[in-house]
Amino acid sequence: MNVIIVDDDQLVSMSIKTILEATGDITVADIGKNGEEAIKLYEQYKPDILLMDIRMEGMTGLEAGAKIIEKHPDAKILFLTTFSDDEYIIKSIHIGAKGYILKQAFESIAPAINSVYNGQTVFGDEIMNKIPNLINKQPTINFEEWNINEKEFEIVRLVAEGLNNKEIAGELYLSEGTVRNYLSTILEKLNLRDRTQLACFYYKHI
Amino acid sequence: MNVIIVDDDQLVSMSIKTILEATGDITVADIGKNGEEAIKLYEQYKPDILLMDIRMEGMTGLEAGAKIIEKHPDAKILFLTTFSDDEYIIKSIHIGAKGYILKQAFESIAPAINSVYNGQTVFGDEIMNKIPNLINKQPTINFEEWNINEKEFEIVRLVAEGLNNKEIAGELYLSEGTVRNYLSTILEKLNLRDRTQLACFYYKHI
DNA sequence: TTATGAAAATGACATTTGTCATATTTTTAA
DNA sequence: TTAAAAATATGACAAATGTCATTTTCATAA
Repeated sequence: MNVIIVDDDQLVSMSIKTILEATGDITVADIGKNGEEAIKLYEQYKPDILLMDIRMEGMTGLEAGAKIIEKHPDAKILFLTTFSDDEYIIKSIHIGAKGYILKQAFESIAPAINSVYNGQTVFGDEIMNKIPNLINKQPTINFEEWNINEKEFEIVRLVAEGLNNKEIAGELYLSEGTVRNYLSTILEKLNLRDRTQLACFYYKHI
Repeated sequence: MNVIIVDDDQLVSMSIKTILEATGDITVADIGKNGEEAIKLYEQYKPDILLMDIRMEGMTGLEAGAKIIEKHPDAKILFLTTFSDDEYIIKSIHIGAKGYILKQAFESIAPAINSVYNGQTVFGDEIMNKIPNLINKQPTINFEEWNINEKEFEIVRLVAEGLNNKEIAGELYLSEGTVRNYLSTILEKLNLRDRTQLACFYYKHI
């Protein structure tokens, strides 16, 4: 399997090259040190995988990656970086990179390359831990976990939509007083003080 | 490396077992065929990796996975499934699974296991292509966009933490009345009715 | 049928909330 | 320094909220 490494720190590229070639089935075809070179080398070698740093002088890895994938939609680009910035993560997913792992995780680079080579996408754990926050949460939640029943949960949902008691009552064909009682019970169960805390709780736990 | 396979189709489990053991460095400690067994076998063997189907009779893989991870937060669970439903993907990410790949991708199972073993998280390409749609817009909070200033935003933030006016006042060294006035202005500016709607707005727009 | 319990409602009450008009204080500019 | 502005505060008020004790309603198991 042919790999190109692009990193503006020569030392890093060389270390990785050594690690990869020690595995036996990975060949490092060449090494680049910025985005422009990444594009040039990709065209030249058409490597199985392009291993690239995100932050580099001149053209960044993200920009170069976007250009390469635009021209070669099946290019397999694996970002190797020091930082786990939300923004980078999202962008790399968007341009269609095959992974995003931290340089610190030395031993996991070779396995990651293998996975990518086999059609998988790979993320380091530190990266993965951030993804839930970036995801649009579905209204398929486990209200049983909170020891509240379905009806109560329905009220929680409406509170988290910003409805007041009267509106909730209208929505659920209950009296306003009943809604208040329900809410009182819910707050008690979840150990919260008021509907605002309930809304916050909802969005934090969904 | 020890692996447990759980799938309600014996044929699938056996095929996978064969594939994995052919690699030489993976041992399949045991095989289960539903969620309950997954839990039992995990307790019994504490495998390096648990490879499990999502859809199964009785307890689903997701439920079992959630239970296992709850008890053993560092459990490495890799879901192996036939379907790439958005809901499954999101849930599996949420419960902290280490991956989600399609059964069809036979050859990539072993590399995926290796990646997971090395601390990575792995997703099949079909899965990955869906993720951009699930991601929220900006992770950057732009309060200028809402025409509120920094101080006002600070109050919004505290409301969204569930503090009441008195607490916010204490936090910002203001009088309670002042906080109320600020809040009144904020609600006016954002065209909202009350603090609960403000909290909802916050979480929806962050 | 009755009785039993859950679901829904009521009324009373203290607090909190949001609004507004109007001070007071502090900062800034001239 | 003074004048204008902003930031902060006050007090009053109506509405909404949360709590609680007590009913009323209603389905259904016995």
